[in-house]
Amino acid sequence: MSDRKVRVRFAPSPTGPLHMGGVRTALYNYLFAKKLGGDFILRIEDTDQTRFVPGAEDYIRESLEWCGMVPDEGQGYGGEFGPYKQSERKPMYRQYADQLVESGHAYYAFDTSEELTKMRELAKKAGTANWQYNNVTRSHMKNSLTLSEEEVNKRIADGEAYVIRIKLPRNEEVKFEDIIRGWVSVNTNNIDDKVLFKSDGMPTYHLANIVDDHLMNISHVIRGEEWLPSAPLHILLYRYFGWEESRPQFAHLPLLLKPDGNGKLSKRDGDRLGFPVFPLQWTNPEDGESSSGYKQKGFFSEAFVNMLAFLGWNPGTEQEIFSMDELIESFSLERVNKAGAKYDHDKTKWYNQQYLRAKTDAELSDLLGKEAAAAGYENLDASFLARVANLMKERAYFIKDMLEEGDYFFKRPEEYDAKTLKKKWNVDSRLHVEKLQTLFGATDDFGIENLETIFKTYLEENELGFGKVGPGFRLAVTGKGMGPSMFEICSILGKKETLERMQIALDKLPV
RNA sequence: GGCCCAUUCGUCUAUCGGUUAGGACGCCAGGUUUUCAUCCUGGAAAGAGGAGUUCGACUCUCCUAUGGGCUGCCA
Repeated sequence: MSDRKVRVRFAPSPTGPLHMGGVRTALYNYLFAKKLGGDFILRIEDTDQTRFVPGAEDYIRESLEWCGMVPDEGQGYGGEFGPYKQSERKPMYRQYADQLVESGHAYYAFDTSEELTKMRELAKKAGTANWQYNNVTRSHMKNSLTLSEEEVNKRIADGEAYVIRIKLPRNEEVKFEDIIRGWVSVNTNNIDDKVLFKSDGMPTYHLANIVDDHLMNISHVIRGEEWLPSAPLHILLYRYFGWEESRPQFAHLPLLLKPDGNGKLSKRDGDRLGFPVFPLQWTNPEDGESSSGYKQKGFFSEAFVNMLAFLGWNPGTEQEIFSMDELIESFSLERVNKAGAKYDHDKTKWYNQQYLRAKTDAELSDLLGKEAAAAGYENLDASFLARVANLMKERAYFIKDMLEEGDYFFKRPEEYDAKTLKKKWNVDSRLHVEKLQTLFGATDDFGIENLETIFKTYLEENELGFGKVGPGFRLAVTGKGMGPSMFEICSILGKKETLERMQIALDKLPV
């Protein structure tokens, strides 16, 4: 067991866009595999044909790739254990269900969904909270345990619909050791006879999962906590198939919770609180409704991944910024927390800010250029972009902040900040702008230091405070009441542009 | 209702029997800054409750409370 090759799988079902909780599950699988030199496999679990959503499968791959988690094998990536999509593996499952029937661990059941629903409703009315198809009730139902062999064969021959259910033993403790949670124990009396094989010829999750994990030689199953209650059932299946020797180890991850209140993070919470719950933007093919994604919101995938990694795991040191390689190096399932973690969007933004600052001016220049081009400002000079980025990066969380807060680098002011205009623009400030226009016009050195010297000399000679001249000057050139150093701004804009803007302001802003 | 899992500052978390219970986000205050942001300094802020075990429990055990998950021919 210990020297077995590590092979983990991420097995989402393509019922919609992968949400961030799913991405985190994938991430922990990926980190674990890479840390141990193992394989990370993508398997598509589409056994429920009624919930298929077009585009979801591609979305899953695109999301994983955006995050830098490229599967070693799996659906869309090839590999020796294919196919990696359960609907394409359909012919393989029946024999395993039959094997269980033959060994007495499963049976045919002819009760229809409608009958079962009715049964549950009746039980509810009678005051029983929950009716289950289990080792007690099955003796009153229509199945191969209650019907004669003849009857069963006849029904099957007549084409009557049936399912195959697992036959759970009575009053048996099923125990297993979860890597994250330790020993977990459940009595079989509390589990129902789950359907393994559906009447539509497809296996349920429970069967397909165990069969595929076995056939694909999966060494560790790392999945969400919502699977913990059915883990004992899975343990039993491995036992009944005689696969206990090669049974994968389980690790059940804590859930991602909504920021306020309690409960699992859902799409609605994102809409309500204003943050994405999906890595990439997604448009529902049914109604055309679209949901925002971290990528489109301007998050760096490294920041997104770093944040997700820390939601439920930490390295035990005080370092918080980790590249994917560093995460791989430090990761261990033993340090994954047991309790659910609430998502904190402020922290996510903080991570993005950290990654933004860590980028070089050249990288920033490139990124800003693309963002600017998308906004209609094309073919900008790289050194100009680099200077803007360098100046704006300390006050930005996203690349687009530079573009929005520093819009004056890309276009002349179209309007002037009303508050500053009202409070700071008067006969005096107008005069100062005129004077500065003359003084700046007289120099050809538009370096930051020279501009500052000229400005300060003007202040000194006229015994003026910065506050008397600065705001009006800023307003004239940028249209704003706040921002970074005016000398740097003017230096970047250049002499001609700066002077023209001052003139425009003087023309447009009478007192 | 039943079963399972969980419980340290508002949030993410460190602590693996002995600590002034540490860090980060956010928040507050002060400083730097012409302004805003950044940055720097400081501050408020936590072991759900109750029993044990122990010389000593946040840490181990049990009970209670609270929260979550599951309870489908969904995954």
